[in-house]
Amino acid sequence: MYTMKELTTRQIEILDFITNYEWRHGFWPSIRNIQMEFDYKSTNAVMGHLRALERKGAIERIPGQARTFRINRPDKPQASFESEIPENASEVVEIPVYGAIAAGYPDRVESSGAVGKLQVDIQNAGFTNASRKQSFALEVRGDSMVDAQIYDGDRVIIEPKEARDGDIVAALIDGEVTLKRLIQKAGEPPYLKAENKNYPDLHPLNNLEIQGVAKAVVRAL
Amino acid sequence: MYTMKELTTRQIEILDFITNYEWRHGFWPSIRNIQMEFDYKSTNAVMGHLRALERKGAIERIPGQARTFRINRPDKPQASFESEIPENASEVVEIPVYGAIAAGYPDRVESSGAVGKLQVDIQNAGFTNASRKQSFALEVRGDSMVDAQIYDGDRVIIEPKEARDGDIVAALIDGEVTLKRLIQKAGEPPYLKAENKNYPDLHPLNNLEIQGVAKAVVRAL
DNA sequence: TTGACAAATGCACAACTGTTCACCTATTCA
DNA sequence: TGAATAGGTGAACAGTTGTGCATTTGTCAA
Repeated sequence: MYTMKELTTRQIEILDFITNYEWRHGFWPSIRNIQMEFDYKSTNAVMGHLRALERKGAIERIPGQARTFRINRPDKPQASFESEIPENASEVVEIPVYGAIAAGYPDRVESSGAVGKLQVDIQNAGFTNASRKQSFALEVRGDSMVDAQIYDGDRVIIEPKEARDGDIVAALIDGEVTLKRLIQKAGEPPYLKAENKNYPDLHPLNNLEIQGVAKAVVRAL
Repeated sequence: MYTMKELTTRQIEILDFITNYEWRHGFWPSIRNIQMEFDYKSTNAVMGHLRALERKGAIERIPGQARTFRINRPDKPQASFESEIPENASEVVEIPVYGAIAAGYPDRVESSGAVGKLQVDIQNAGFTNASRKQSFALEVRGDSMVDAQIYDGDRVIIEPKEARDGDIVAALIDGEVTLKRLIQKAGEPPYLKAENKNYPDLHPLNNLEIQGVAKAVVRAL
């Protein structure tokens, strides 16, 4: 997996946590943040792993300075601290892929952890610069959105934002997650519509919580 | 621009510096980093501005903790420290997006330079580790691949590699580029097949050069 | 004039945070 | 058996970093 030097399972766990922490919080963890995650009794357990990761080239840090990580991905041209990022670099979004979402009948999101990661640049997926870090992807299950060209196994990128009439949304309807088109006419209660005539409209019994608007679809061939 | 409360010029400068610093370094500046940039004699000059920015809702921070910023962009609903985001991550590829490819009748690739960038991780697009770096994306024009769920305006990610029978390929047929399914039976000359019955098969007159195999489709909604 | 506020100085302090030293337990490998 | 390495404990230390208090200057509006 890692073409640099081999990392141990523990080291990969640490590396994943750091990456993940940055994604969730927007800044890097302190050594004690990592310590707490792994229930270490000593900060030195973390230090050892960080030193190993640095020695193997997986990460870089600025000695003595707080929360200053840099992750070196295996096959990416390395961004070391000497060569800073050039001007022309276009901004890219990184999106975690969570489990499946039902495009058939409502279902629970199947996996709690992210399955993978997806990166799409802003121009190409029409992102609002703002919400990039909160965006996420879900794997589609079922065929209720086929008329909108969204198929079983596709991954939809969800941007958490206010939904408008006609948007395709990831919604929590009566406690279950589903991907449908939102119909929200003035003066009427909103409901969810499948893009497949074999599926009925979903009218929420109790509450309808929109988790986000689908901005893009990615499908592996 | 800023729909929150009005920021003073100085506050905007500070905010810009913070954003820019994060973009260049990958982590947030410390108060003293900011102090140096603006040649302040006291860290408290920075503190004042940060407090103002926080009061006006432009930024968020975690009290007492180092380099923990969060920028609140105007159009973004909110990303407060309470609502965190779930788990995990993996490996990623970066792909340039070139111009359009005809999925209708053959056409030339319309643009020479890269239009944008696209990043997809390996698990999600099934890449071969080796050829990742040469991969590229093309914008689809036409409707000849609709039966393979590839539509006008979609972007296909092409991996340059040996194509096999049944692969969807970007091909140079008699000097023009097109996206089609490759049919390559033993003992017969290969040809290209559209995934739309209104389009005829394409039998190369002179030569058929496969540029790569389509591995994924990305479509903005 | 007075009050409110942006902007900045100067300094001290405490908390956060990275780092080091000494020491321990396994496991692997020659 | 001994050396090397991954993994971990425990305590202490020092540099980084955020923060509070006191004070000054200038602008703008009531």
